[in-house]
Amino acid sequence: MPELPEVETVVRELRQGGPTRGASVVGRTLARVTVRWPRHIATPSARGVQQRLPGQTILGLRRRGKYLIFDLTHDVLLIHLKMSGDLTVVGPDAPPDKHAHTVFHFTDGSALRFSDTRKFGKVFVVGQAEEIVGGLGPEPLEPDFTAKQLGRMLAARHRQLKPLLLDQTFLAGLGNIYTDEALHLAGLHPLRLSDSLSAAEVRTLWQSIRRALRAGLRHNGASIDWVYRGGGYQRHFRVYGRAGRPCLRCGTPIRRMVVGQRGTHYCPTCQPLPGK
DNA sequence: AGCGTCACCCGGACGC
DNA sequence: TGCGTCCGGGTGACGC
Repeated sequence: MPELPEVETVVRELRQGGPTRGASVVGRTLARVTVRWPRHIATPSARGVQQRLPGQTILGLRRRGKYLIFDLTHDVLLIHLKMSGDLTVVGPDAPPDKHAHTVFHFTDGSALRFSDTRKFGKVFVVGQAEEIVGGLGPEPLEPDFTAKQLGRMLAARHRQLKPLLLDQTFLAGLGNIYTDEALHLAGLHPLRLSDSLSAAEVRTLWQSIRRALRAGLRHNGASIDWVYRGGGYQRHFRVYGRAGRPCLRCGTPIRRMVVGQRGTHYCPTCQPLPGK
């Protein structure tokens, strides 16, 4: 369930090298691409990817929303991990991984594996990254994303906070977990309407979104950990997945409701809904 | 415009 | 133990 902090962690480790993902991929040149699950490739096609990528070098790596963006010599490779995807750099003699549905082989014998147990992830090869990420909302952690801007965005809509914050065209990078966490930090009910917030509430929400994301970054995204990465699954969550357990701030049992087909966790005391 | 619903997947949790 | 069933998660498509 990688959200912004988890994707950012993958980007950092693939760029600089890291303990769980191997050495940097920047500078490596693609030799061939193995596609075992053609539907992994969103565009142009498995064959298209296999024809276009060989010979191109990874010049750089960045993130936009939940997308990883590999800048290549001629094209741009984008990967969306969805919930269960992960990327690792392996050597020539690495043991096989039955969930590595797409593998990018480099000329030096190493490879970048896209493992994805649930097969929801997507690979895109396009000329310009904007073709895929052009419609995304602002980056919540960018310095130019201000409380004032968020206030204008919220006021321009008439929607419940939870589904609106999950909407990647509204704001890029928040998923189900950090949205619940941010709303709890802000003391705002998930069903509050976006144009009903006071200026003070907008500012608190802005702060809370950034605080929740930065907390995730500090833990290298380990606050979430991938579902299928063994071990810990350590939780630093205040509400997510804690239904029935006491709110860490006031002790009231955390509630779970479904909003737009999404499990939504909140404290009925700290996050009151006016008029109820 | 906004909302609801479905489809896509499969490991894990749960019930028997 | 094994078997069946359901759930969840991000997103896009579709209908109202």
